[in-house]
Amino acid sequence: MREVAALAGVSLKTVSRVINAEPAVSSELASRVHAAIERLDYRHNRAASSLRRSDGRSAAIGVLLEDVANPFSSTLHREIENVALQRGVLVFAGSSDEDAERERSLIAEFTSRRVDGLIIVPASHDHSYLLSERRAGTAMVFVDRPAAYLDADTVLTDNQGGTRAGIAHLLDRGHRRIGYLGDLETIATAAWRFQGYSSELAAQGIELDPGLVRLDLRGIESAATAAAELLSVAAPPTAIFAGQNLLTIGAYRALRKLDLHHRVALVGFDDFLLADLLEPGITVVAQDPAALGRTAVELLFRRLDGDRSPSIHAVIPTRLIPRGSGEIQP
Amino acid sequence: MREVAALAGVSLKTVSRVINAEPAVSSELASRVHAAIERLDYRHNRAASSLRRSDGRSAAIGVLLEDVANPFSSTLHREIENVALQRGVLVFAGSSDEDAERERSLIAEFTSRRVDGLIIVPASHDHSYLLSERRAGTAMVFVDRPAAYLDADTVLTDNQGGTRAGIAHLLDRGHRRIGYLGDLETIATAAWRFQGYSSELAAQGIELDPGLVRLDLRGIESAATAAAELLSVAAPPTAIFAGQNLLTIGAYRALRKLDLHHRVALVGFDDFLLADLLEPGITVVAQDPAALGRTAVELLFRRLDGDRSPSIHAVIPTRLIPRGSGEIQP
DNA sequence: CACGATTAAGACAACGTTGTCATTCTTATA
DNA sequence: TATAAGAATGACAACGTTGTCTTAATCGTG
Repeated sequence: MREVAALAGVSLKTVSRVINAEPAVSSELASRVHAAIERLDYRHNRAASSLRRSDGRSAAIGVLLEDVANPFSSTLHREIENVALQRGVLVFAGSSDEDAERERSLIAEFTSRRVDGLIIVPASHDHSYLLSERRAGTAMVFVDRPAAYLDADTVLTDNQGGTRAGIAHLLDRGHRRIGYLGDLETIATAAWRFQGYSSELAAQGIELDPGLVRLDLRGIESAATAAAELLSVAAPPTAIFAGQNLLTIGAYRALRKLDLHHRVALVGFDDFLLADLLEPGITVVAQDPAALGRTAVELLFRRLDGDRSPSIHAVIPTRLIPRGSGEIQP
Repeated sequence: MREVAALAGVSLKTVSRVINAEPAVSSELASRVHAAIERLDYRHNRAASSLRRSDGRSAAIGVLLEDVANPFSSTLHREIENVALQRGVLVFAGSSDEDAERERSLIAEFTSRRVDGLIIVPASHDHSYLLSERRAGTAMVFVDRPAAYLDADTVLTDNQGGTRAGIAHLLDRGHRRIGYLGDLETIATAAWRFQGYSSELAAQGIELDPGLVRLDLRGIESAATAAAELLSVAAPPTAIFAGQNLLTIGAYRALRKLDLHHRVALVGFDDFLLADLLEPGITVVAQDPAALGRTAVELLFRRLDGDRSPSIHAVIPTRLIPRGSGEIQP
């Protein structure tokens, strides 16, 4: 910048003014400065800039996802990027892998780089460590799961309502023995979904049979094994509800292997690519990760723009998409 | 930091030394400093640190992908994150959407934040604008597609070889009329794949019928339409090779709709989730995005560690995975 | 016991910017 | 024509760190 100023024959401050498009610069000097910038191919140093600036903004936000490579997370990520980029804000992304320790260390890395805001899909169950960060002015929004021991903006899927709708869909078609495959119980969304299952059964006066429930499953393989077990008992379920993406795929694999995919109904929570091309198409309770991301990032920027109102808790509805597998009769 | 120094009763510099774990600090002072850091919950400001540091490292890299939400990109992204995080390096991610303008502006944002390195899946066809950046010491690696007008490290998939293997697989099974669906010709990988198709046909003495080729397709819908057209002519192909993920899915949709999915063979370039669960399973020439990402990030860090050897051009092999659709006989 | 070598700590400037305030030059008005 | 008001520019300090150099304290050796 010093060199630019020298070449243009102006002061440092004038160059700064030109770069930040401040009004009080004559057009003649401005063009001379621009020419010098061109000539020297000078690049503005935002780190130094935000260090000196009064608001201290870095024009970067941190996004903590479960895993940047999974479709749910990456859809969220993309929506966030879209809005952020429009405002010239860059996005740091990181994967927690459902590990509380990793969550903390990644967020520490984000904050040590002075991100303006954080969008967090939490893996830990205590976010009080973020209190001081919030006090320091960092905006933060929690997505998909609630913040614990911290009052903050949240954007959640209607997990319980969605699951109830899915279970009701099966009950309407006459199923009375509905198996349930659930993710790690420590994950809040998994717990809520299971609550949806329990409460919808209760609401319709059906007793929950613990023998039809398998929880704490992770990934396709364990779900396939669990589903196969459920189906091999004396009084097997006539329908299965899978509480997550990969569990649905695992259940479908098991059904195919046992050649039951046209006999036993299957409804999954969370849509996935190609669910419509399987045989039969898989009925799902679809989340809307794009809407989650959009809502979260808009909330974040509203805070960054100065909104100081009490915490907002947004809930994004689900949508049941019948494709065949959920319409099989008992 | 000033407050920490005051509370611990030491100088600024000593705090700095403790934070950077420099050796020449007595353990007593160090623990006093640590206590003060705890008490004030002080956060180190890396922006200021890297501003002052002689190497000027920001411990952040920029990753430019086609779209953070697509599986190929996000797998790459994840591999990069894994290696980077181990070294305390954070990752900025951005999506070019195949738009050269967007590529440039994202990279400008990255560099204005003084990233130490760039991993780029290029969308533009002239990277000479990066020359000055490279001269300034930013490491860079190009992935999946070559750099243009710039001599730089590159990691590519063996597009032509992979396609030739896929075509040979079909020819071996007796197909002589093989349709081809290709992505935008401006994308280098798409061009190489089409070359693979042409050259393998030529090598086996089969004349290329332009009526069996549809290029410049984008996305599932246009591929489905193109495939349906190919199949509706007087002498339709007995097999289809789809030069990309979504084109394969589009082709499969079309085959299903015409109830030809057990009659016409299909081989796709690039694997996708659930390809094995479709009916029939889809035979693919699988890329290895994880290996691409790993190789790229390792190359990048080698450069950051000071390797000044000439540019390296790595090629990652493909693997043909037979699942049924590619083994249908004419 | 004196001396040089080693170790631990601090003072100060500098990294590349921008906020604040002072200065100069115009322009409009009485 | 004198003067106030406003516009354009610059000088300088400061943002939160770390590199360099200096000083003070400790140690081992002949």
